[in-house]
Amino acid sequence: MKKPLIILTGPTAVGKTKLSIQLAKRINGEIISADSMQVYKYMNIGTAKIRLEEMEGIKHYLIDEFDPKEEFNIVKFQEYTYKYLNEIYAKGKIPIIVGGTGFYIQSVLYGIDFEENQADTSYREELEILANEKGATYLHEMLAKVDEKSAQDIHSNNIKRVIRALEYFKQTGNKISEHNEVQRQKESPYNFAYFVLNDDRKILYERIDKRVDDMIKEGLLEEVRELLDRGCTKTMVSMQGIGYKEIIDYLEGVCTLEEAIYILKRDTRHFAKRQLTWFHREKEVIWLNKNEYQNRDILLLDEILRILKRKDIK
RNA sequence: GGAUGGAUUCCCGAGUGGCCAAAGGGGGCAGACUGUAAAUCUGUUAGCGACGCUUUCGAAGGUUCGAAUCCUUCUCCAUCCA
Repeated sequence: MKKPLIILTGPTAVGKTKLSIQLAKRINGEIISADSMQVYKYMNIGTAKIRLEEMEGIKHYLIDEFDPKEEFNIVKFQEYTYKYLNEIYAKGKIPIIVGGTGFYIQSVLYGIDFEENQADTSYREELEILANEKGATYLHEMLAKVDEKSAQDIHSNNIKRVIRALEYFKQTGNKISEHNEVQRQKESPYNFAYFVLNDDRKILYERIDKRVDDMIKEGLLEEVRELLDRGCTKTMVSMQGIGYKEIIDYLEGVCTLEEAIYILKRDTRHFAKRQLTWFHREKEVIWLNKNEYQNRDILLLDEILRILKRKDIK
């Protein structure tokens, strides 16, 4: 018997958080955040993190669980999420994964195997240096020698992915292209409902612009300063989050505040588009367009509950 | 009133007789993604009945086989002189 799992996602600023609380209350659920930045402590304003009082007593996992100086990644996400899912099932509750990091969601939903070979990242660093010295094409050619399929699929400019493919080969002796092919065939072990909340592009972009303005008013600059004071540096994964890297640039005098805000808004819009592209190609997704529900959460919620019932999730 | 510089495709900006529907960047749109994913990377961007045709480089005329590029007048903008 497959276990029930609800996913509520969508592009940034679309209104996931608010809806998720209402849903959790209705079905006696608990929420696991699938957000690569809200996992970090002290990063509140820039990640638009839910506040304690907004949770209305609903238990949340993977929010404020890591220090910004630590590196969080998909493997950790998967590991923690499996643990929390079991806890939630043990209580007889229904888990709701809420957040905009599509890759994270996929990794749990389909149980993607990352073949934990973590230990040393020395080869990766070696390759990074090589890329710097000899250029992207050189690395890409290296890849072509061991895994032609991957070399074809991965653009030579995409150094990060070329490196990962090389690293994978080095660590496992197998081709990542073959591994990916196998992962792609996987069926989800869950009885799931994958909701993607969306809105008209124009409205979404307006919301994003406004939210950035609000972040600035709420003290984003101060938040970033404090993170820097804590010893965070811009090479850390956490500080590469949108809203952090731009403000750091301003604080370091790379650009004016006005420019930083412009870039921040633009990057957030680009990000939202990338999220949408991801969800478009994800299988078995249920799109919920806000404008089809007169922008009313009650109507959206009714629809969600109807679908859950049909899928025998609730 | 005079002098000079400028007006380029959604924006910025290159182009100074043919190879220009016009470099480059930005934005927009679309896409990829399987250990950094709020990351990283790619494509596309005048219109159309589309291996060709039509309209574009402030406006109107002109020179030329041929103009965004040269000439004339006009409009607007900037700086300087009055």
